[in-house]
Amino acid sequence: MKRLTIKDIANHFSVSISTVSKALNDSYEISVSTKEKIQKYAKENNYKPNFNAISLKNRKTKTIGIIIPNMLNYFFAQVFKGVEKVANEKGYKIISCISNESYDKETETLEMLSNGSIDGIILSMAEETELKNDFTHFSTIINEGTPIVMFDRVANSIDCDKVIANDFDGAVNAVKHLSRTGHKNIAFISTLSNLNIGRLRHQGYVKGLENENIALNTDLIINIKEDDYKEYENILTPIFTEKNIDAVIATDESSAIAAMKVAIRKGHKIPDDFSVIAFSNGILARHSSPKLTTVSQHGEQMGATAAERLIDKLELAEEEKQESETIVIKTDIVERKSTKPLFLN
Amino acid sequence: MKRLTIKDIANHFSVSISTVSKALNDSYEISVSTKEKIQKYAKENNYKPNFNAISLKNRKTKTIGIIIPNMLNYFFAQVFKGVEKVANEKGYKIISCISNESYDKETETLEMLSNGSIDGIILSMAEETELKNDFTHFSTIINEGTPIVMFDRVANSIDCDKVIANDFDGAVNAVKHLSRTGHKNIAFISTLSNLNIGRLRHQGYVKGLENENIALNTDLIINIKEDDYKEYENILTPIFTEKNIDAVIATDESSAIAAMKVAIRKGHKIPDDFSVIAFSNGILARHSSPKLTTVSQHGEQMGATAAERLIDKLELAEEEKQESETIVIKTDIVERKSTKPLFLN
DNA sequence: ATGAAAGCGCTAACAT
DNA sequence: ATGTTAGCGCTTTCAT
Repeated sequence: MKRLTIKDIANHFSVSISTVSKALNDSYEISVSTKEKIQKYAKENNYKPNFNAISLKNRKTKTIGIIIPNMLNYFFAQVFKGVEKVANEKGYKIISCISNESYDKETETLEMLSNGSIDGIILSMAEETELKNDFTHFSTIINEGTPIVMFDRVANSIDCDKVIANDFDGAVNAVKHLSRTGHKNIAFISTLSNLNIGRLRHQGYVKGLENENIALNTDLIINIKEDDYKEYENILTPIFTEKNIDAVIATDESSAIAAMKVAIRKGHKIPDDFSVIAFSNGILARHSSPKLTTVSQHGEQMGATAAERLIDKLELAEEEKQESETIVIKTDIVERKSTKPLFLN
Repeated sequence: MKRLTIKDIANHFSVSISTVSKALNDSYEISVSTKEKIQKYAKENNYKPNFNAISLKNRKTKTIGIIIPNMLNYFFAQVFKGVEKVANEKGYKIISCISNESYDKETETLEMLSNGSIDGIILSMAEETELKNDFTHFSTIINEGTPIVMFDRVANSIDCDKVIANDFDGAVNAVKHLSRTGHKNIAFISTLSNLNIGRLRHQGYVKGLENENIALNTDLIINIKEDDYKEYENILTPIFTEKNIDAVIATDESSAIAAMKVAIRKGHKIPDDFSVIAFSNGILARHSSPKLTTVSQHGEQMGATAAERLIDKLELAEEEKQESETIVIKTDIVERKSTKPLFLN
């Protein structure tokens, strides 16, 4: 059952292909009777306009590329879901690629996509790219006329739309919460110290302590490599013994859960004499015991926002191009069982 | 910076477009000197053959569609990763779509993809589709000449390649493990009773009991709706009180974790007098306390296998079409801390 | 109301 | 060694 083309239909009715094309597009030029019979025939025989032909003609593919560092990360999966939702609503397809945190893979992917496969790109850059601090592959694409919207891990020096979370404020608020519920010896556990978002959370932590008039004790800042996750407990155990710590802010769920386990093993009662807040997207947090209080990131909303922004830009007439914009999605503290309730006045 | 076409290059050197085309494809027909200058120029100016033009010409897009019921499910994310990996290696792009377990969305997606956007499709069907037992949308696509590879949730009545896990054996082995470590009152908690894979696990459970000469007690079969996950503990608590249960096999992680919490609350020691095994993909299992012993499903391998199979089929010459095949990926029991170690003789 | 023709970017069979 | 032409499936301008 070969797929039907406009030509086949034209042959079938012994009319020209342009008549068929117009009939299918409901042109006023075509008589009602021919329109009807052609449309009927097309429908019955499951005619679908060829995607590549139309894309070639229109110089538009109605598809957007998304590059994600790691699909097993729940946050990114949420973002993806948000992107998919609005893309779908607006009639766009998504070509999705995983960079695996690799600069080379990211570059190759960008290469591969920038041949007319897609109209625009949504991405969060690979860790390696952020470390390398080399963003020329991004500007190349943008200069070729393909808009990029970056989210979460964004390159400040690149002029494009961006969607980020207010990581800084999230950390400030976390400190405030812990302080106002009676904790003063608040440790900061970071698995993201080499990423900008990690730095922002760190700065928020420092600022938060300042706001609460708590002296900064750098001994309580614990940086761990992210891929060590099986080792988190071993790394934290001696530290929790040596230092006087009664609360933790962690940049991710895994290390927060490790911190809780170690604290419990040391005889602490959570949340009464030891509290934990983690930056998180929620899947582990909702299943840990006790359930984790989190600085929640609204990944789906970030994805939806990025997609809306990109599609707006794509569908805007050339003339009315707007400035690039950075949209900040706010974070919320979701109170669960690893912190004492906070009653703000 | 408009994108360069073959025509632009031809103009620049005042040669014909076919000369350029041949030069870029390194044809023997073209003199070395012209080939060199044209290739150099193309490279310097970042020429890339237009994707849609080539796809139109070749009637091949080198892209595959993947339809996944739910991207927030770790198992599906793993499958996706596996697909992405081999697709990427073989030079294929991926258009990914989420069905959200909806029959309508799945049908629309299939519609949208079957217009020449993709060469083949990998999918796991929506729960609604499985319940509805209506697979005509799949056969339509296949009849149009677009191959489908189904994974995990497959339609038996459809003639296409399939990749599944040996859910039945997984359950048999889980029962065996629990029985051989001293448990006789083994409950079966299912959140998937309306899916075929849920039925297979159930049957495996029954068979496993039979193998171990344990009488089947239907009181110990507990079916829960999947979307109730916040309620799992409440649902299980009275059951665990009324019935004499010393072990659990769960069809998913969340309910297994709930079961552990309830058991612990009832004063059971895990794994000594209460053991738990869950069908799972690993993310929660590795973070729960105690860590969950699982029947592990190798999602990435399933995805990779599905992609290999599809691409093989796509690249095979028409003549040598093979029969459809169902590939079974074996499951493994990964022992963690929710079961006693099993020393098989 | 219908059709012819050009063109989107590229390849390939067929001249020259 | 290089060029001409037709065609992939479709839209659109310009005849008729």
